Amino acid sequence: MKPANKRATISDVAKRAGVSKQTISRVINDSPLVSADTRARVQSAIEELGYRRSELARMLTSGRSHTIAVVGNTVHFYSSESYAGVTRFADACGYSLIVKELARDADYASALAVMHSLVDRQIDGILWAIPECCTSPWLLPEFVRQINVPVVFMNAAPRPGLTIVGYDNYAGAELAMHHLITSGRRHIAHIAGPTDMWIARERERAWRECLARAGLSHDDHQRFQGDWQPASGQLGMRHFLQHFPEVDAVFVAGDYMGLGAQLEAQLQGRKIPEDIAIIGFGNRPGSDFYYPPLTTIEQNKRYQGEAAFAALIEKIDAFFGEETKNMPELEPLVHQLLVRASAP
Amino acid sequence: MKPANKRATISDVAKRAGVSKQTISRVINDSPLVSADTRARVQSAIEELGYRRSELARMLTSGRSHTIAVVGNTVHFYSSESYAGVTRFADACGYSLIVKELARDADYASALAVMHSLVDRQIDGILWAIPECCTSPWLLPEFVRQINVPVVFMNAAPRPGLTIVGYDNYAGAELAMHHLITSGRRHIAHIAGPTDMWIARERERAWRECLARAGLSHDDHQRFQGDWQPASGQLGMRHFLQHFPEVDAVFVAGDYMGLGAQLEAQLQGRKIPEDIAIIGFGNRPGSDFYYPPLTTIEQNKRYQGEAAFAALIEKIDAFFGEETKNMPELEPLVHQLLVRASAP
DNA sequence: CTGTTAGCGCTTTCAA
DNA sequence: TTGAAAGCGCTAACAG
Repeated sequence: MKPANKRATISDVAKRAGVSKQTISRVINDSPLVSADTRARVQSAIEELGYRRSELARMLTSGRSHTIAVVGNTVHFYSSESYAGVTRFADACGYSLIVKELARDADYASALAVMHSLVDRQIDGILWAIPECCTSPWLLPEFVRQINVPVVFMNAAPRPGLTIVGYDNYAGAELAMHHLITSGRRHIAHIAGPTDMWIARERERAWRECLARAGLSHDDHQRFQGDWQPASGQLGMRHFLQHFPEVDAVFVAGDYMGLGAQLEAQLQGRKIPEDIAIIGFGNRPGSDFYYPPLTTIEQNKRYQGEAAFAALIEKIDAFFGEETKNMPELEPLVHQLLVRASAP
Repeated sequence: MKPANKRATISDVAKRAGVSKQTISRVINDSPLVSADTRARVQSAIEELGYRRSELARMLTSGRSHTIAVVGNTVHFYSSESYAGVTRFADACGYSLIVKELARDADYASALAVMHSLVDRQIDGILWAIPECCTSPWLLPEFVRQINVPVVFMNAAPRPGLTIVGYDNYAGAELAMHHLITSGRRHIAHIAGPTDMWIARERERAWRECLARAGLSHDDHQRFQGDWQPASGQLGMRHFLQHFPEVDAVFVAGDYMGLGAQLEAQLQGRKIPEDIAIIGFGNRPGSDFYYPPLTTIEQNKRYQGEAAFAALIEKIDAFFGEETKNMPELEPLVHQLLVRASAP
């Protein structure tokens, strides 16, 4: 059962204006091949009928939907800022977003189902925004081969043939480690993110390698396995205070875990940064108001979203042989250490 | 220019299986009016060709898109959890989501443009998820009259004729105030959210009325105008310590501002909760790891998203005369005070 | 400049 | 049980 008050169609307008459908089409597409007179008649017919073009029909005939799909995983809010960057750019150049959630540890079949459901709707491209996890079946060559629309992945290890946009986690973590080491810390622990995640492994690798290069210890008891949640940060700090009492600094793979680590340190009467310096990662909103304000690495998530979108549009334009207008300028990636009270 | 390798269509399958298009349609729609024999032949033709039904064409003919639009405003991440509730339910009953961002203070024309762009794509309904703001043109009767698809609004003052899903902010704030008053606090300040927002006004109203009922003061210098950001919470606390020195408790309209308020109190050497008790609102993720952990009101945003989605589907089902299956059970709304260290 | 004729890929009649 | 024809609302290709 369809709703009663149907929308006016191009035919209704044509009838009313006494011209052919095609002329209507020309008018609503700003074709120059219409006389001013006719155009005016059509325009008023359009207004009288409250006519609006069906984008759906247009997509069907044109083969373009000006819609991209964002496949994400918001459980831990990883992508909210990055997502804001995507929407900003998408709005600017007239693209709509259809979003799909997929578990980070989704299996091949689920990923395939999501991909297909998207392509079935004629989306122009896919922004696969789930950071690489060890399983990440969507990064497998046999999977990618089945995606016959432009696609850009976010935050994964480089792979030949794939377009991947992401942050250089190793370089960011180096900034953090360099700061701790040059400010004289000698017993630097690490609370790591889940090791199945590429971004977490990169940060940990930088921790380990920086310590090695500086001739400092990086034993197992200096490392704690976290899961991005503050509770795990708290456990990590508790672990270090007990098993690595000489600890004088902690590099935490994520600000949110840093929140928990700081809480535990305070509860145990340690002074930050006098007794223990703490550096987080990501400049999570609010980290500048933690107690004490958390020194961290600005990760520029918004830029990531914008850059990924821009890269996708470039592929789409190439794919369809058109050119998207109004793409905003990409602001430069700011890659920096934000020094705050927790590690001056 | 269209891409080269076109997808197989229903006609291709028909040709290959040696039957009519209609029969293919019957098979892919699980019609019982197909012989087992034919069905098998069609099935294998489908597989051989890797055929997938075009959802776009289906939407056009059926008049349904099984897609709803979510109009939101993620700038301050208000809705991320609530949004997770929407996606969960949408996935479960086979709905896709197309999201649009709109400034909280968008004018009538912009709101109309967004609404139209959505309806032009044949979305089945709209979830207008921007909390009411004084301008909120989309809540105006003349606006609503133009939306000829099912629509549900979130977090707005009740209005006859509109379906609105939201949290009872007044009741929640009462819980907070009751806790402070019964635990003996007598000089209770308030850091308010933006007064153009309905949810902020409700919380403030509860603060004022609870104080009045308890015979306590609620003068202007006991109130500070915040903007949800922690910086404003910090300013608020600074203001009270200077202009309302007898303050022994602060009810903060949002946890995020509470973070800033706590920081300032610590910096000025005040003990929380001994000197000043603090209660936030919303149980923002991480508030249980603030220093000290923040007593707050659980607002159940996830439930809000789920309930709003369920309400919308109900309207859509009525509108189209169908019935959606697989809707998950709505878990009950948990409406509670979470007592933590900042206000035991 | 304008109209006619075909589709886009599917569903919905109505016959057979 | 199957098929033919018409149409969803629009655009593209070709005539005039």
